[in-house]
Amino acid sequence: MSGEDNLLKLVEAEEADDHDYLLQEQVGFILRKAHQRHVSIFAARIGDLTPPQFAALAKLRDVGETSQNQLGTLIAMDAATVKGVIDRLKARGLVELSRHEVDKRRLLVSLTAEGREAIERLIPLAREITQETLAPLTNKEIATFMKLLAKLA
Amino acid sequence: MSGEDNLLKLVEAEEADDHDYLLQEQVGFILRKAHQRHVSIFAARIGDLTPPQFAALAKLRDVGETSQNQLGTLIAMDAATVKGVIDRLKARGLVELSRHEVDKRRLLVSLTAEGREAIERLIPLAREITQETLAPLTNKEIATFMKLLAKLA
DNA sequence: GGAAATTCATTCGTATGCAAATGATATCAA
DNA sequence: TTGATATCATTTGCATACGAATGAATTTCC
Repeated sequence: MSGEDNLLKLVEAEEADDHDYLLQEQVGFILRKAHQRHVSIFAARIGDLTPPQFAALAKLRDVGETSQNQLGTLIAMDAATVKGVIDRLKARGLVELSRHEVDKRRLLVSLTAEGREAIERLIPLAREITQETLAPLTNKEIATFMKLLAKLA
Repeated sequence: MSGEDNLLKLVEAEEADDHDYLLQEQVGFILRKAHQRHVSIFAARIGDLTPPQFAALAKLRDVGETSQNQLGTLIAMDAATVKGVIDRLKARGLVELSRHEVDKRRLLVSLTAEGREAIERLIPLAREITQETLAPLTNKEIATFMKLLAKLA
């Protein structure tokens, strides 16, 4: 086979590759759609709170009072994003803020009584949201999927 | 077993359940993180285009000229979102818009020469993005994961 | 044919999500 | 101790993402 043949094959192969690129088969595109579906299920069951807002309340319930930044780390939100989420929860009376006595940079966030009531009331709904999101899979598939998804995240 | 025992068990079970709710094990939370990681990988490799913008170009390459709404359906974006994406691609000269001759409601979107060049140039990078996103998994795990993820999306 | 329903696109409002710049405070190190 | 660094929070700017309302054009159906 001549060098020209090799070049030709290489070019053809690359063209075939590019022609084969299908958006709807790419993991990023499907991840985005799966996430969209979950958010939609969440909104249908918990209309008055977004998933990030719920995450903030649920994590505060776990860990108690923390700094805004630390909370952001725990729920995978950068500082700018977590600020907006906490601002809105505060405006609704679900969390309260105070300054750290020693380290005056830190803004401590904690649940109000109303916030605690809300998260306790919502957790059973959140369980149903998880179930509905996973409903297209069998129990065995769920176990496999969660294991692999955790590896990716 | 008495009715009171049943009630007691039920109550205890529910309390245990609520205590057991762990945000970091919920599929929605992990989906969000996996999606974040993918977007981050994408941004590192393709800095001057977002995943939704790339999706619009890639789909236009597949289907040729389409209406803005139809394109939105194909790439899973509602009308309001797709408008913003197309506006920005148009501002950069990657797509061009025209009115449908018969149905004057429709706004036809198509790639410019520059847009076609861009998407052809980026597809190899997109392949690498997919690979890097899936890198934590073995080939066999990838096959399993993609099958299950598709079921969820 | 014409009223009702549908479709396509736009706009507005709200909520993430992140990069980059800034200011205040704390910590580290020479 | 003080100068360099690092951390915490805020702000700005840009880009999805979606519900709801609106207007224009088309289709349906009586």
